[in-house]
Amino acid sequence: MASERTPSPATALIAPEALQVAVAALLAWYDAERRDLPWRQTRDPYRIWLSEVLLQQTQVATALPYYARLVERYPTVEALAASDLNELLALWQGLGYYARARSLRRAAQQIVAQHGGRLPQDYEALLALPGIGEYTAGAVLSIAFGLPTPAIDGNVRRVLARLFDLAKDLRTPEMQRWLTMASLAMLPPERAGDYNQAMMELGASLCRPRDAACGACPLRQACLAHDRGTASDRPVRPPRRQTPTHERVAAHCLDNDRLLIVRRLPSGLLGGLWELPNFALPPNAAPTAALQMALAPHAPDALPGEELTLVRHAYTHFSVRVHVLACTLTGFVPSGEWDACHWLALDELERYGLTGVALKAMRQGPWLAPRLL
DNA sequence: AAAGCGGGGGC
DNA sequence: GCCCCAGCTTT
Repeated sequence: MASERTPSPATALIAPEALQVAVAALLAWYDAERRDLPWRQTRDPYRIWLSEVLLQQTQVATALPYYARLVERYPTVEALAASDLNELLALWQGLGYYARARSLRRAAQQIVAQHGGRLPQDYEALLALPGIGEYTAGAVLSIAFGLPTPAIDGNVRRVLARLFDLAKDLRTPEMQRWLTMASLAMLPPERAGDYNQAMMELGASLCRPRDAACGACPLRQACLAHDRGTASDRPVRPPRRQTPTHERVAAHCLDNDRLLIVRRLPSGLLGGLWELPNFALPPNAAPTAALQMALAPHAPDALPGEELTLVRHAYTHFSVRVHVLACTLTGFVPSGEWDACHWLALDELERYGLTGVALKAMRQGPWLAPRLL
């Protein structure tokens, strides 16, 4: 039975026998070269799930320290389900895509409530959980449970685009289905988890976006792009737009060595994270006047002073330049894009998840900068 | 089907 | 500066 393969458009491009030989070479390569990663030293589906969420849009080296801290603090699904969101966001600080943390926590709560604290061993049930899409469901099922389910991430898309010399935009649903069919045709049922991880590891180490190391690739003999010399043109990318830069102004308010921070609404950009009160700076407006006017609804007595520092920060689709002004005020009423405020003491710093801009403003400003030396 | 969502790292 | 990364959700 293992020799039977699901009929696939992929086998029209590469013969099934050649594909099987290539997969065998891939697995042999993986057995010899696989990295020793912490989530490869466990069979705990919870930890494998946690690692997969951390690795969404995140490189392995970046995820490693976060994985260690999260496993330490939340060793079980139950512990994560009972976690405090502010504390979780603080542990997540700097990783980005903070909706992952909120979804992870909600999913843990659903797993406790609906699945007895165990991850469901079922594709549809996994997909129904917050933060789990096709990739993560396939990764958990194959790696943790050994089920023959594809797991197609950016690495796998690139490897397949080259192996089959695909010239179309892979992000369309049509091509996503094509890649799923191709993966099913290649996937060895007895080593599903290893196959998926091998494809990802190949994309991360040899079949890189640039400078692919085709000479060492276990798939070289079957690879159509290598044969045709098109590997560096695969996968094709749609053109990108240029990103705008926004000017903003922020209030650096101290009271008895405590710094005023405000919390963003729970959803949307940087949801649930803490930051300095900050506002758009209209073109040609004076930062001092603009800040005082914008602060008025929250703090009528606010009095902005000198500019302490300028923070530059780049997001994916835009950049900001934030003028950070010293400011005095007696109180702050959160509303609009904020739902809470707090006077932060130095020894509380690690308990609050802060935005990258807030962190830079603190490090560059007079409150924190002198104590970092 | 397309857009929103972060920050780090390589070059 | 641009590109990419073990993607998911919302509209």
